[in-house]
Amino acid sequence: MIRKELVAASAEPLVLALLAQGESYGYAIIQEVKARSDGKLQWTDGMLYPVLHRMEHRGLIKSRWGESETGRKRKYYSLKKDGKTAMVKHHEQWSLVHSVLAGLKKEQYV
Amino acid sequence: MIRKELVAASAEPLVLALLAQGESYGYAIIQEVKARSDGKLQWTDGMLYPVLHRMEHRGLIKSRWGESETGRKRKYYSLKKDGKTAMVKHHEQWSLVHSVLAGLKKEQYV
DNA sequence: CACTATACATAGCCGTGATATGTATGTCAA
DNA sequence: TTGACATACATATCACGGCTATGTATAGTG
Repeated sequence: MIRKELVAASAEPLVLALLAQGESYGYAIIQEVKARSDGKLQWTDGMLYPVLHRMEHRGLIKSRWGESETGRKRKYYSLKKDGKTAMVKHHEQWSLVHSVLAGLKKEQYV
Repeated sequence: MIRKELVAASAEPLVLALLAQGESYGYAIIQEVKARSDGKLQWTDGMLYPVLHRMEHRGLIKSRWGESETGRKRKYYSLKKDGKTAMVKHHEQWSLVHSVLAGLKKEQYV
């Protein structure tokens, strides 16, 4: 299981990056993240839906109600302009921290 | 300023990686992190000391009181065996999330 | 007809950074 | 001498966010 803090730090960047590929909905996002992480990132719906609501409230993403092929209701989310900006900033910050960590790790073998 | 969640996710991994280079103390760790991140990661003492106390309580690191060249008291921290194990696990988790994010980012340009 | 997967939502608990505050000492310039 | 600043550690309060549990509803399957 991935640490809570790491989940918190990666949730918004991952959602933004996923939605940058095209609109999606809660349940599918959970499955997609699980698949892309080889089953290591197992998000719960109780965690993701508040994340989506917050991001929509902050204007990063927008939603529309739609229906699946079977007639089931789905809430589709898609990126807004501010979301794309946020995605870039998240990536910059993530890269920075990653480089510091990677640099330290590399020095361990010198 | 780096997002709070990212700070939380990277604090323990960074402290462990730094102490893997040799023992250090609170104030120096703050300076070192700031220097290695080009001033982007500006940890506060009110954040770091509780982190160190928690890690010591959990048996990841140990401390000893020492003195600087000028006679000022310092609390030096060093890695314990469990800390090295935790460092490896942190790195694995971090790498996993990073690869998922990097994979998504790469696809944006395909 | 029961079970599982799909699909969304929220309430309460707990951990953690941010901020503010407190204590203490060494250095350096006015 | 005095004031400012850096060094050095510590903790209390607050706000935020994931985790867990719970609730509602429907489609597909054995």
